[in-house]
Amino acid sequence: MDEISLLLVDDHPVVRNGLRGMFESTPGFTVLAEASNGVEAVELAADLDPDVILMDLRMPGGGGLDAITELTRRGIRSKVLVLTTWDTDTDTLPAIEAGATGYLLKDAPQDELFNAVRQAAAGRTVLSPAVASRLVSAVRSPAPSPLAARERQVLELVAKGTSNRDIARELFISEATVKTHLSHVFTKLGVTDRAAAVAKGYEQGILGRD
Amino acid sequence: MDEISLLLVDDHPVVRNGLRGMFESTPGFTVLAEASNGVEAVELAADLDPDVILMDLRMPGGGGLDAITELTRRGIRSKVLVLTTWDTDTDTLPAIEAGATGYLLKDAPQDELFNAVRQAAAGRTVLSPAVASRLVSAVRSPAPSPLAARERQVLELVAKGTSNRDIARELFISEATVKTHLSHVFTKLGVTDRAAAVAKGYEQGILGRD
DNA sequence: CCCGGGATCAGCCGATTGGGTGATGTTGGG
DNA sequence: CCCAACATCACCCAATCGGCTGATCCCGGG
Repeated sequence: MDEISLLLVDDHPVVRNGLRGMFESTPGFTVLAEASNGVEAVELAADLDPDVILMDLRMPGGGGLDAITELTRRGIRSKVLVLTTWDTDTDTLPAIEAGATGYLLKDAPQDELFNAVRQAAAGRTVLSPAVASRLVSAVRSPAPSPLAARERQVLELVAKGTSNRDIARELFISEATVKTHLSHVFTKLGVTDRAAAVAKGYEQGILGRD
Repeated sequence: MDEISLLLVDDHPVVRNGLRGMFESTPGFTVLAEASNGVEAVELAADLDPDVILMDLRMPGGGGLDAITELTRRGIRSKVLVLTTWDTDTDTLPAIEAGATGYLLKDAPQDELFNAVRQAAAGRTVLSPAVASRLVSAVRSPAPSPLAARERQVLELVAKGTSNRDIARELFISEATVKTHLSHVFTKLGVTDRAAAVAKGYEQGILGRD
């Protein structure tokens, strides 16, 4: 098999360095370039046409998700392997939907990483066991129905300690409507009170991203 | 100056590799060993007596904080430099109180890292600018007093949607006591209802770490 | 030895919440 | 063209919540 060319994308110099070191000292891989954010990554990918792009999702200035979406939109042939530090559940599915070929956690052993890159280069999907099991459980459950726009707004205000009455004022709707929205939120999140709803909101990443 | 001996502690092979590469290819540093968790770190530190320990805080099996506490307790002379991925505010102060000499974010440039290690070896405190500013603001404000043990328990149950009555049952205390605890939680977190308290709990890292 | 903070409990009371039932208008997709 | 989902609103009612005042017990530090 030919050498596999790589593009490393991560905002941490340390991590880029580590990856570069690992791949350069292993035959069969070439690191073409590094990028520290999504925008840069897209440009470099378009220029250099790497076989595989190793990408962190969480990056300041041009998130990884947007980058993947953009790469897919442009029809770039590079396979994207998401290599993230912690698995947040929230990110996995969107990333894969956006076009990522694989999803690995950074604490994977080196062999697994090398293997994953080879698999990715060959176009096969690679998932960390942890991620894989999450996926199946995500599919298994009917639909973690995300909240409707209005419902999310209400939940956000609830998280700030706003009373139904004040939420109504703030959103220019009646208190009755607020209660209706909240009821729906409760149902969708599988809880029965606002405190638990807020907790679920954070767990599921609906809340918390300032 | 003599060579500075290092112990690297991080659960991610990639990160350890990256750090090792960086320090080994720079004169003046020697990497004595690597550890992937806190317990291992303490043992190796006791054995090898490194000048500086570069340590990640969040690790499965033997958290970094405990490791630092243990090192301090044992009177080990190694300086601990906390090198963490994301700054969560919650961890900084405890880490420094526990005996860490410095606190750096992983996205710091290499120069800064090298410099920080040298400073740490010399016994000086080094803080990422971001961390430093947090510290001053933390000191500036009287005391965001963390919750008492019991109060945290109550808050956790609240986040699960448990009613005061049921919390009382679960903790074998009276409903009145639950209400008292909650009142204190509200005061300490600066909120007025349980939903907002849960939100603050997540924001401040009191909740959310399964 | 006294003080403060944590943990425990009581009773009162008004405000807020959450559930149930029902209804209307809009919109987007099949 | 109709249905599902969203967004809007009303009314009722019991349960829960949050604030207030006041009290006891224990522990560790000054």
